[in-house]
Amino acid sequence: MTYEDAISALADPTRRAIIDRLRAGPAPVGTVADGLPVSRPAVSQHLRVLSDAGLVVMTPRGNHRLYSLAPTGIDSLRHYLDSLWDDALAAFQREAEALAKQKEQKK
Amino acid sequence: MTYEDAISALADPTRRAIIDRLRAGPAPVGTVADGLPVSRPAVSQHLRVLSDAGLVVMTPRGNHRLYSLAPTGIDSLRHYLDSLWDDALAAFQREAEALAKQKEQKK
DNA sequence: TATCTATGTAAGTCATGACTTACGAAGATG
DNA sequence: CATCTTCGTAAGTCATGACTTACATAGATA
Repeated sequence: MTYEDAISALADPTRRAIIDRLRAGPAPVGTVADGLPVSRPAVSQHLRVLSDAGLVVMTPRGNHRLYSLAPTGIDSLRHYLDSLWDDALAAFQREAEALAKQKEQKK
Repeated sequence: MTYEDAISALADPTRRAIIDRLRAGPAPVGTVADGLPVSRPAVSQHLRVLSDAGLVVMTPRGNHRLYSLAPTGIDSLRHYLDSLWDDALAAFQREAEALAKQKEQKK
């Protein structure tokens, strides 16, 4: 359930396709698999990974199981990226200033 | 240079370690490799991937090459996650409302 | 120019993980 | 109770990619 789990979970294209399907709303495994070029067990395994990463939650509905997006895992990733973003921006600004000072000296 | 490139680039632990090193400031390949348990060519290859993903930029400095964080690739990932976050939150709220209505009927 | 430093690339090895089919379990339905 | 639906898990296959060593190149330096 760390942000690292979320990243490696989202790194797979098939899993991103599953996430995309769930953006429209909750769906059972079979329905998700119907819209994808992989087998149903494959989707099942992917949903397991997504669930472990906190990106998806499952709620039993009688015979089947509804999967829906979960904010938790996504949030941890957002925090990591925001922090990284700050540092990258700072590095970029420092470099820009250094470049400006370099030009200044050439005057 | 898409957000998908950025995700799969950040999915690797070694590459995240390289990124972490660069958060402290720009560094040449050798310096980065010294702080890691992998060989210098491995770091070189990773930096190539990070560069292709727009997460890192290289600036030649005489004999060596300085690598530093780049905001571009990070930003694309942030946009994707923000959008995903919105949908996840909406799904979560719908589910909460449905649950509340369910409880209401049980009264 | 000869050499040392700093780096990228080539080629090959090996582990991880994404996929398949086969099977078993749990709830709905006749 | 028997069967159908919906799903998860086990076992095995195969491709991707992370790593290594060996080699080639470009700039600094004596």
